[in-house]
Amino acid sequence: MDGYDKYAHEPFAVTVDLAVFTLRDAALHVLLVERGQEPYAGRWALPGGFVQPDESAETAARRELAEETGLSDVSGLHLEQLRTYSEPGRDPRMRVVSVAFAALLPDAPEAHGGSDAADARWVPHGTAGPLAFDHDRILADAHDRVGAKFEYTCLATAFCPPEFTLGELQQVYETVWGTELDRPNFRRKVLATPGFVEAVPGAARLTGGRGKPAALYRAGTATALHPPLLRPTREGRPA
Amino acid sequence: MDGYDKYAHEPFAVTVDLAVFTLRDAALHVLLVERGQEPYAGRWALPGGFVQPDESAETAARRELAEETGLSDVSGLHLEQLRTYSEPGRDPRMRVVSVAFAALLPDAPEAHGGSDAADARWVPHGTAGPLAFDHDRILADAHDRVGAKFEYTCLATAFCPPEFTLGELQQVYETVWGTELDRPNFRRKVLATPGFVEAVPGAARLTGGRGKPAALYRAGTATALHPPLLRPTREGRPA
DNA sequence: ACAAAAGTGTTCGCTATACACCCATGG
DNA sequence: CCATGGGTGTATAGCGAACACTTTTGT
Repeated sequence: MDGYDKYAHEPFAVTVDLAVFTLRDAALHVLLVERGQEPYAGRWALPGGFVQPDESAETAARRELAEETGLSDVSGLHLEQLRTYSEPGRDPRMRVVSVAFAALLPDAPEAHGGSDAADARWVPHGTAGPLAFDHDRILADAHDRVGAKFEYTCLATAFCPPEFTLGELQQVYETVWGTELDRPNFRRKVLATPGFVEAVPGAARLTGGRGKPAALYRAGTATALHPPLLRPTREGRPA
Repeated sequence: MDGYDKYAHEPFAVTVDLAVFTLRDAALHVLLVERGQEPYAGRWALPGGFVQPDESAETAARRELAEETGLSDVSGLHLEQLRTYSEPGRDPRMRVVSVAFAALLPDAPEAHGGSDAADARWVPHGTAGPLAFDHDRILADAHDRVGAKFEYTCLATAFCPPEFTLGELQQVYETVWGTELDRPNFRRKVLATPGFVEAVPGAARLTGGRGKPAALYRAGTATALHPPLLRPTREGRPA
């Protein structure tokens, strides 16, 4: 923790990378950008970029997302630090340490390229070919983390619009986990957790065009889930 | 992700900070170093230091720990990335981005100062006065994370010597969580989780000087706990 | 004989699961 | 009147908390 000479060492670049998820047509999508320059020109990658001298990684993440993908309304964006990837050689040009984030967006406006990115697009999760740098791994880590966090936090409401039905919330869980849930039991669990959701009095909305109109709910104030909402037990679950 | 000029921006320094925990006399201790230089000269801080150009943050963490605290045997050390602290102004000298780690050590050899550190010492958790920089917060975050991870991972065995009794493992949980657990139930839960611990055939050891000798166990191969070992429910647990 | 610590057995209440059933709406 | 999705009720199995009890050692 000494060394006042700022230029004594080979400089590090500090960047942010974002794995931004959203739901479109009941399928999980990821936001990717097409690289305009070498290395990996023409390949798809996670949006991200350099942290400026006066910002934190979190601030940089929000700024880069807006710049590169044209998403103007990032107010509803849930940002969560994932981990930092620091292996030498991650970037062939120079030493780059990247702080990765997982992010959730409720309704996804169309994205378009900007600044460094030739193009930006929502891609169904799993269909993306090999990404630039170590972004495949970052994306996989982010997906794992989001799935795990769904069990013991209220994170799922970050995928929902301001007012939503319990059926919609259940679909969020089912899509992210890739499993089916029992509707009556899901209902009870959610409503039994104080602060998870709060009812919008009197409001109701048709969902599938048919059927009984569903009551509307807002995200509650709670952030943790006690007891947790465990996904159906598949025995040999990986670490 | 462009910008080939390595010196175009004000350089960032990348450091690691470690919150290393151990158990001494059934109390949780943290490893701290006394700063020899300004800023915060004479104040206690978490061990850590600059990442070198050719190492990852994980490698740097192990190296700095050995250098600063004289702990030679860091083979049994469990390292876990916590998060990265990147707020501008964390360090009054320059822009420092720090990758923080939580670490667990089974039996703690005495520590002594080295390289940058005037002194290094194991301090009972909670008794440390205000630390340098934002290290109070990092330490608190690390403690929260370790406590939470105890619930759904086998992490607790990282606090134990190679062979240990179930009573010792239980004490680890009780110390870290600050609660008491029911011995018969704890036993059953641990033994019911495949791969958590494996019995050492025939081995037994006296623990408290008196009483029946306890059977010995080794850490198993499992890393995750299903079902989790939840700490006693205190209702309004913070996020 | 007693204290202390390990280990076993058993009861009881809760909750998660599974599934049957009723309600409201559009075609 | 039927299909579709929302919402309520209920029986049952399994698990976890609580606690009584046995075993083995040192003093």
